[in-house]
Amino acid sequence: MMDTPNLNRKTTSRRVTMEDVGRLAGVSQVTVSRALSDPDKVSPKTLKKITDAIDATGFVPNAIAGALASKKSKLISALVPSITNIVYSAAVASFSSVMREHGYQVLLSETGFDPKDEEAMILTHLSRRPDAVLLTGIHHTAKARQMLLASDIPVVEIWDTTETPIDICVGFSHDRAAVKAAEYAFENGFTCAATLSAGDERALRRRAAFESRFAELAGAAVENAVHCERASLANGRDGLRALQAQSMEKGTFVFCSSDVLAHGMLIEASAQGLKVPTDIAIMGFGDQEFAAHTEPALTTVRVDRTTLGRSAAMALLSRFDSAEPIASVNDIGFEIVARHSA
Amino acid sequence: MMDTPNLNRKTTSRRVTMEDVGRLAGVSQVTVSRALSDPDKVSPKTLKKITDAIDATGFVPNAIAGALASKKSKLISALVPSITNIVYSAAVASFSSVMREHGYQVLLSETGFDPKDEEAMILTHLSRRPDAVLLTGIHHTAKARQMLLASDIPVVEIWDTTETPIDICVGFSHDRAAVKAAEYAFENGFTCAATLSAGDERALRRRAAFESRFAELAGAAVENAVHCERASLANGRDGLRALQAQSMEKGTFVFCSSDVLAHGMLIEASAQGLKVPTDIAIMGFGDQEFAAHTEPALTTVRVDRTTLGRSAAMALLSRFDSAEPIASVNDIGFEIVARHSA
DNA sequence: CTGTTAGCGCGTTCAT
DNA sequence: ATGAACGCGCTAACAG
Repeated sequence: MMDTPNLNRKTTSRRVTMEDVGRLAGVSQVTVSRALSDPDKVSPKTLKKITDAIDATGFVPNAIAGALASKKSKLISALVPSITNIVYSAAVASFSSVMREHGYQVLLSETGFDPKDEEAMILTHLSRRPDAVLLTGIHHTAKARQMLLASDIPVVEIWDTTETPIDICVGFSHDRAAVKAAEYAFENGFTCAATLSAGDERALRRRAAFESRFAELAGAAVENAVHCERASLANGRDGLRALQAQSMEKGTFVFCSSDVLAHGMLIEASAQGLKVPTDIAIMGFGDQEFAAHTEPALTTVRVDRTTLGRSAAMALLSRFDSAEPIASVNDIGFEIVARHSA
Repeated sequence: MMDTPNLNRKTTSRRVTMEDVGRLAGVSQVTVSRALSDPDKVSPKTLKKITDAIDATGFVPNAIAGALASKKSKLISALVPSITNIVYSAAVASFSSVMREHGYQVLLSETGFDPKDEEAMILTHLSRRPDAVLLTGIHHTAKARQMLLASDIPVVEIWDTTETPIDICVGFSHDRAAVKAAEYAFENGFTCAATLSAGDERALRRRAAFESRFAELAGAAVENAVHCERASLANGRDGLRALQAQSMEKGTFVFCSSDVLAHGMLIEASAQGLKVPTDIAIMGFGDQEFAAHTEPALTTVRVDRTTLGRSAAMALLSRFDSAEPIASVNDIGFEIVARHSA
């Protein structure tokens, strides 16, 4: 029934400007600008006239013009591999929340897991003249680093640590986390281990660190390893079957690169009538909400995504109001959560 | 070891402009602008000189200045209740992906579930002069609607349908979905039903529609209903206990407002040794990935989030290049997925 | 094919 | 406490 809900479209009326507001209030454009940015610098009487004029006209400040004039966009660009992955979205959510409280908006984009795509997006983002950039991980193309450096704005790299960040990094050591996992396995009597990993760089790095540390402790290489494109329950189930096809020993400890993969494997194990953790032990990574509720409850590595996002925001904010050096590498740590699956 | 990775900070060097590029290439600033926006209008020779100059200087276009001059920001603002909820982030991801292919970037913000907060954010977003706005749901404050209308840009409301959208809407009927769920329950022989619902407006609307239709069919009101703040496994588990505290009959059909709540209830039922669906039948909403993998597999209502996002993007795009009326209400439908939990 | 001239709507400086 | 003038870096006409 299309009752033309958009009547007032098509009118050629220019958007209202500070000039218009000022005219109505009987003051100049600058005074309107002041009234908005620094009300104390305007007399109470004119302030009132101005706010009235704003209400009357429905004035909405033009942040684009403001940004061009002030060279401050109040925009932070954030690049994450995937926004549907709770692991990244939770960190971005807390980051955004803190930044917003300080008057910044976050322009978020998905990069996928390819540094080349990330590079292209960095260029697009930089053209919006963000006041800072947040990146995921510490691996970027040379050109990306160069553009970022040349842009001369703060950059935070999250989810990892390095001694040589572009500017600031906040995250944790994936190596150490995986090493701890290997030690956990060995200390709990496992003599045989396997890995199931997603294809992204950090997951692969954890896998490698786990395998190398476990081999060191057990005195034998980790023979069984499978990796898949992305973390999903289906890939977790398939992962177990793929491992079994490699003739994995009974009682093997499987280190998965994420809770979702581990959960999928748990489901497949249950479907096969396998006992966890005796027939097979399964460890996840991330400690997502469901991890405590699987059957059996999932042993995993906890990473505090909220803290991660908040720390990144705070690092940026402190950099904004002091050119002084702040901590450029921030380690938020991790924690092994021993439950019943491994 | 801090090898000062940020050497070229602090230099007072102005960012390079089209003017600079032009000077180096021996042409005027406009020609540089043309070379970038419409290479065909520039001779091959000067084009080459310009691209060389761009490489040499590391020029990054200033989209802010471009937007101010052209009155096109190539920015779409998107407001969703929560970005960590896969239900919203998946829709936004596909929306963003399509928009990006067409040269638009998406400025995403979380509104929570309060229309008042949404209103404030709409104002902030409009100040960036987006070329369009995407909103979640069809309930907004009067002032929000008015600002949107006055802004004179396309608006898409997603996740619901209405005969009177602000501009365009794409979603499905929550009423009809819940009615179908009630009919499914009744047709499968259930004579007693209950609901567990999160607190958001659409969830409550589904709950109401389910209860009213089921009561109509069964000839008796739905006695047991619980609702909670947000969807989480813990709230799903608590929800079952709360329902039991209301002395719910054995063999009751519970309609949950989301798969996550349903999953939590499934877990609690299992922990209590209840048989599903005989002791208690549980139905979810959303058909998230895990729904097919719970024990027993979750009966639910499927909503195609990817299609939702893509349709919203396409509706906008078609509106951009034709002021002509397009379909302003788009229904993407839903589907009852009968599995084993109900 | 290329350049000139005008803004876009603000913030910034400097007066008053 | 307020205003005038200028410029941010670019696109949009219009010339030539």
